[in-house]
Amino acid sequence: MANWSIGELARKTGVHIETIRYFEKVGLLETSGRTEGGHRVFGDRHLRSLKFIKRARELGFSPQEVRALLDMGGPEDACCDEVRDIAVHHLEDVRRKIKDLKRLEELLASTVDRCSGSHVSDCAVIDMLEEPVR
Amino acid sequence: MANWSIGELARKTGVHIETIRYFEKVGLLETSGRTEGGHRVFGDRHLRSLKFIKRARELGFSPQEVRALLDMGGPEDACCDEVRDIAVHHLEDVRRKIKDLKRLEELLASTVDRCSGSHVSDCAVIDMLEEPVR
DNA sequence: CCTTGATCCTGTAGTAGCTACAGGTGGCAA
DNA sequence: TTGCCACCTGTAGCTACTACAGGATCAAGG
Repeated sequence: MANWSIGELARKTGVHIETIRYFEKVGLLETSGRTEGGHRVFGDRHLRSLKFIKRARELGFSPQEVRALLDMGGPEDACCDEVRDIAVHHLEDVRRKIKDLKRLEELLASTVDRCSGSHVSDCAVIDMLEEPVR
Repeated sequence: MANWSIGELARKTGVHIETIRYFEKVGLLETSGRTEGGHRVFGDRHLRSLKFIKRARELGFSPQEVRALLDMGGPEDACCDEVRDIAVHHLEDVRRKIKDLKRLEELLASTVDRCSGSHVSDCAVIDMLEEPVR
């Protein structure tokens, strides 16, 4: 009935206990209730938020972006322009990274192709690394 | 005539002074000579190594990979299978990253498309973030 | 009721890969 | 020789966690 210890929450979400406490400390996860003895007690809200945070982090949203998403209501609230903006911004970021990595892939692939792999005095890989940037 | 202070080396390579000292400390860059007063004096080898390290890091080689490349002779020595192996491994890594990012790009792009950007009760972006992972 | 062992608590320190100080010297030109 | 910049070491900061140490709490079995 939605009354979990930190360990149970960790098992449910796959997020380390220490990380849950960390999220709480830095304000990503709202503070939980406590037992008489001081143990944390979590409910549905926390489970939902934590899953949300985890998923967003896995999808590459930065902690700042996650915080922004949560601050504007998180999974509890309706969609708004800002949510979309963050996603769009993140998408642009992802596309930039893909572009960079593709350039790098080409460079690496062609270099490796040119490299014989034997002990010769000029090595394509080393050459590539010695070239000035761009 | 190849006798540079740390500041000159920093300007030549675009690597921060602190970072040069850090590279030296962790063994990426070999230790330099010193003046009477204890100031570092760098030569051509250092300049070359440092440029190599910088370039390799920019191309996404991990510090461990850079160290391995340097350990097997760095820019001074001939090419060998191991150099190629490291490059190939790195290439595979880059390709994996590209693949992951492309999947993410699709997900984000289609989600953003479906998101109206207005205050409605179900938001595609939020929905995406609430979905269980795979 | 009491013990036992798993779980939890706080606080601190560690991780990578740097970056940024603080407080103190060296180098060099006027 | 004075002035000032560059340099030195050592330590602390950064992000986003992770991992302890030393102690308290919880729940189940006897």
